[in-house]
Amino acid sequence: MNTVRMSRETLLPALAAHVMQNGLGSLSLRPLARSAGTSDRMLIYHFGSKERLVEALLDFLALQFTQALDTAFPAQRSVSRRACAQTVFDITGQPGFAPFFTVWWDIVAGCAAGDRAYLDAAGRIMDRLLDWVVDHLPESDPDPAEGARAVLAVIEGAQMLRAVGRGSIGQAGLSALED
Amino acid sequence: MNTVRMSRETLLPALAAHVMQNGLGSLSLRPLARSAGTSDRMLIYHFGSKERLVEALLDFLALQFTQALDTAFPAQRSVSRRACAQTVFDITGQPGFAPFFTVWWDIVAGCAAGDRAYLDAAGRIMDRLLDWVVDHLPESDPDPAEGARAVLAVIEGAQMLRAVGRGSIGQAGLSALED
DNA sequence: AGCCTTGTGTAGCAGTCGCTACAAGTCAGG
DNA sequence: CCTGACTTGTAGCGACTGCTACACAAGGCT
Repeated sequence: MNTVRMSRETLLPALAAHVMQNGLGSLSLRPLARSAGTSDRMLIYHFGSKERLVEALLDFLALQFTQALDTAFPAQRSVSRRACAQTVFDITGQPGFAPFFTVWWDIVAGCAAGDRAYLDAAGRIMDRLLDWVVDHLPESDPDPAEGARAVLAVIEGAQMLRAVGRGSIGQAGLSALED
Repeated sequence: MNTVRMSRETLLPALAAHVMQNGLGSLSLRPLARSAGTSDRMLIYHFGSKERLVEALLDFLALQFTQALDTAFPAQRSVSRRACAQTVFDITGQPGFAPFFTVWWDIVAGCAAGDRAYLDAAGRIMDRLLDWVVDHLPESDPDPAEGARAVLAVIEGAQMLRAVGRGSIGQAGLSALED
């Protein structure tokens, strides 16, 4: 039985996987550690405190999300703002994305509760997403920066509505965008 | 010292006030009871369990929100879909609404985590909000039902973006709607 | 009067929380 | 081989969690 040396870096993927399955809101060290093959004792050792562990986790998740975005989404530009939003809405509606949204809405809740680390991470994710939308708007778009903000707002609203079981409203809401 | 007889009904306003200040995610009985002038013992006595207490609380909050909506918002119809969304966005951005959103994003997070009671409450709130938007669209609107879904999606997206510190994106996103 | 339902205080249970003290193991460099 | 830094296991602390057992008081009922 040879024990594998662990560090923040080797630990983070397993920790992130656990959080994607169980959410951030009810995160506690002992189950988290168990699912990563270590102990709460070692998590504190490596990260210093739960707070700093969550910080590192948010960084990691933000990176992982942007990567998932680039790999899961078609590279070419959409034919319209509405088509762009529809593509994002459809793909993020696939079951594989559910774990990410579990975490995402926990992050938003943390933001609303005033947590600074959550605010930073969420803001970074939204900025990155905004950039992604800009790059996927049709080249003919008259104002890509403005268009991307419109698309992003509609997408996020639709996703929230889907999260609360009103996906049909969200889907219909995409029609707010020019086709 | 005459003790006031308490019931679910007399308790709920105080409980709701506490939750609006402290959120639902980290709710625990003892502080909740203290701020309502009673004991955890009595909360369990009146509601049976924490789970059923939260259910009652969600009902109460949903009702309270729809009432706040009707009183805080101008009664007349807007001049356009965009104007309607802008009105809701502006008014819900006032500080007095912050406590409600603290709770709201906790509810959404609970929905994403699969909680049935949260899903029911959130769905009811969204349906009610949708009705409200229908009633506040201009009479000239060609398709109020469709228009309301579009308006609602944009509003919610904008509110989420505001929650994560990107209100400017949300504000710009309102332009997705026809003026 | 006796009883029974309803409400309430006190105390505590078993479990979890983040975190820490202490001891011991591994391993590289001298 | 010795030493000192890094890593890890065991055990536990004090605080908190939802919830409950028990006693008791007040008030309406027969």
